[in-house]
Amino acid sequence: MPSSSFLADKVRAVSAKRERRKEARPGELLDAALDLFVEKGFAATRSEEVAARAGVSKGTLFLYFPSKEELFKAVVRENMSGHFPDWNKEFEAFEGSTPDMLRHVMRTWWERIGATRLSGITKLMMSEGSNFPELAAFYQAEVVMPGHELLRRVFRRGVERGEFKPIDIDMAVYTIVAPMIFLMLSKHSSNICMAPSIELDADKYIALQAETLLNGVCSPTGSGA
Amino acid sequence: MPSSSFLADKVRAVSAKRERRKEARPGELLDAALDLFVEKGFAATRSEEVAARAGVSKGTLFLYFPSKEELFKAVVRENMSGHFPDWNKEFEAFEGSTPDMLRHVMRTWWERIGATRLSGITKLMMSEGSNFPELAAFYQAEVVMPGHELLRRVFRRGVERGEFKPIDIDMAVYTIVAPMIFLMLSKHSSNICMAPSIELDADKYIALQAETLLNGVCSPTGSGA
Amino acid sequence: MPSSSFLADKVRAVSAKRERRKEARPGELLDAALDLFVEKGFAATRSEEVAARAGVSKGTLFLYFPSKEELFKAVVRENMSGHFPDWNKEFEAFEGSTPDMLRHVMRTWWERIGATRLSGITKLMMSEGSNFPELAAFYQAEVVMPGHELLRRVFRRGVERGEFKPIDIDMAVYTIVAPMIFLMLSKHSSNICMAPSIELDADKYIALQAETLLNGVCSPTGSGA
Amino acid sequence: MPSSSFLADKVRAVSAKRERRKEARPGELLDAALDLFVEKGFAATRSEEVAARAGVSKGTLFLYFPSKEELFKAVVRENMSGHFPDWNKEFEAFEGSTPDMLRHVMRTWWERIGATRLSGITKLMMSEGSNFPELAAFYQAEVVMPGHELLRRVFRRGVERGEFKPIDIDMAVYTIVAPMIFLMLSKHSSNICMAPSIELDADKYIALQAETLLNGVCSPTGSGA
DNA sequence: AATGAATGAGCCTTCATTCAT
DNA sequence: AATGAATGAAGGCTCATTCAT
Repeated sequence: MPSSSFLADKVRAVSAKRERRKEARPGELLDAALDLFVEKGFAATRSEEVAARAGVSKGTLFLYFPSKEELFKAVVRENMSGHFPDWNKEFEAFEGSTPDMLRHVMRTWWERIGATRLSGITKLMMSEGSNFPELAAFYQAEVVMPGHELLRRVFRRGVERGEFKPIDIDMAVYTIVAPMIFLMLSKHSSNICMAPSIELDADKYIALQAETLLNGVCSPTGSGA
Repeated sequence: MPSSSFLADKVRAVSAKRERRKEARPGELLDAALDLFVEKGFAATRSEEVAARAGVSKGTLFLYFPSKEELFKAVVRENMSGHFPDWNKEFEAFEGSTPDMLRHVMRTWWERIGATRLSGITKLMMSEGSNFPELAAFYQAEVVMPGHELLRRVFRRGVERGEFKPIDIDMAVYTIVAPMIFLMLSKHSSNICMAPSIELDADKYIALQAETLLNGVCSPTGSGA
Repeated sequence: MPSSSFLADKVRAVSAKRERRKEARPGELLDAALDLFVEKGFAATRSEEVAARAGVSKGTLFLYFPSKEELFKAVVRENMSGHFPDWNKEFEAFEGSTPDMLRHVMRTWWERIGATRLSGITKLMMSEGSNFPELAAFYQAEVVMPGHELLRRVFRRGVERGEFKPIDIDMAVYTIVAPMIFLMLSKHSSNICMAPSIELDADKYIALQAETLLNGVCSPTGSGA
Repeated sequence: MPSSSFLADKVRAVSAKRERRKEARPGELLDAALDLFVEKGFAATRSEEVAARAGVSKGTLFLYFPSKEELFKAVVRENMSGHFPDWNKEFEAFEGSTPDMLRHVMRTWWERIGATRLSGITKLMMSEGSNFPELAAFYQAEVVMPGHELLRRVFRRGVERGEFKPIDIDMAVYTIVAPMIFLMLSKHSSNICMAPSIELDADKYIALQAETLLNGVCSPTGSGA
């Protein structure tokens, strides 16, 4: 899970120590909601259960979030889309080679999203997105597009610095996204796609995918691999 | 979509002209159900809507299938699990090299399942399986296990004929299953995992995965790749 | 079960031997219906099951009886109310003493109704009568009132012949009816009112009730007991 | 009707004025449910109607009782089985002769159950028990068995104190239960078992049954009658 | 006369959301 | 701010009855 909480940060500024409980409410609700959305999906998660897991009453949930859909959006903002400004800055400041940057991006993605509960959100959107068009549009706009844009910037940097060949950038983005998504889905559906006993080694898989990709995009004189 | 209908075949034998309506019912219902399950998922598909799409009333659906869960199972049987006997025979009769057989299996899988509405069933099970344990168990027993067994037989053949190295067969099976599942999911969630404009070229992707796999499993003297 | 079938009698008059099957329909349906009404009650008996037990289709049932209520009425007519003319004649012809007649009435009631499936109809009416007012009214008019009238005639005979004291006849009728009903209910509800192992000896109980009653109503010079 | 309410008692302890509504709910619902179960039977009572009679909406009923069956069980517990501890104590403290105790038990039974709406529950179980096996088992365990045990204790006391002959106690219990059940059923079906104008005098009937029974079980030197 | 496919009103139960306290 | 009682629309399933063949 990402280290800081947006909503909580705002509230915390106004708070004193003894009131920690009250101000923690939204954060506790978001945390409980994330757990349950990941565990059961959007439709099958009951508002009351979210409230109960956060230790508050049903009414309180609706005090902070006007609907289940808004609760979901807040979960996504808190844990994913809200972090893009930071992530963008972080990668703008990257100083190494672009192949190294690409490796770093993929590892970071796995650490912050793939390996955490958040991978369940990706799975959820792929499964239930079509039943909740507004959520799908929100997720597309606030997560998918910024994420792809971040990746595009990496490839553009590589091309501009002469490290990458003049590739089709959208296609290249997809070549990263596809195996990452695949890895995240595997985590949440091992009973359907593989023998229960087998667990994929994500780090190796990612490293392999990265090198395969770099092999294809690096210019002959580049510092890839 | 598979070419012949099990239920319909049985009923058809008894039919006359004026009864075309009656005997077509189960097939029409299964067809409507498949459409809706794929479009909306299991929980979000309403019985009445299935009936309406098949042109009958709510009650009629329950005349043929005693519950929504049984309807789903019938859809799976009709379109997937019911075909394993044929598919098994088909592959037992395969006469080419095992690498070619593997390529053939993957292409066939894509043609008969992945590229059709049926890929939606796989997606459905991955997203809703945990909310409907009985369905999950049914799907696991009637689709996942026979499918894996079919693949295992291919690998065993390769090993026995000296075309493949003495590999970990379960792991090898998974190496096929994983990208196929990913491809199927992508079809149903293209807006989530990639830019809306980009469509994955399934055939190329499958071919690539096949060659990558063969590269790893073929014995040095084998005819792979 | 009473020996002859009214409906069947009418139909039989027109019938030939080889058509026995067709003409037996109504009787078979009534027989199946009686079984099921007794076993499950009126509301819980499904039309289809009646038809199935009679070996015909659902539609055929409604061909003979326009509704479930009419089917029930037909069952009652066939097995109970329809026999009152005969029973009345039978008792008008009785030649012994009135105390003997009373004993005979009670024994006969038990043999023909109480000891047979028909006691279940009495239980059914007591349980479900209030939910089906039309059936209750029908039963009241066609069974209860004629039955009470038959008993009243016995008491009137006793009084007129000087065998009985000038008693309150309605009250006397009730003194017979109560234990008979009680006995019939016991048969169908042994799990509720008594230990499953204990079974009441109906004949002794009836004899006892008869003598107790006669003890109270016989005039001092009467030939009771 | 029993004098105090179990559920209500517990809730009342926590209550304030404005909450009178809330705490009264379970009691109101149980009361409405008892009315309707007695009036229409279990199957024919619609959840919504229970709610409406209690002045709440359909959903509210399920807030307090998770299903119609549980509602019924709660009605039985509140009004019948929940009182056995008190009743047992009450009779353990009885100090008179055992024949008097038996007369008292029967009168009390009539006052607290037979003469109240609760006799309708007995009727309901006799008619619908076989259609709802779980309810039947519950009633058997929580009402029938404790009730019979109470009666058995009375007879054992009589035998131990030398007031009764060494009788078959199970048989004796049945000799009490049977006429009580009959009386209760009569109340709810007077149009079936007797002329509408005649109403059975329960007290006299009970007294008569008691003396008849005592006549049979009292030891020659006993203080019966 | 017989069939059995088809209907649709009716009932239990769930759950997101509201609102008086 | 917090509660949790209350609501009511929605959905799965049943079954008496109809009707085309």
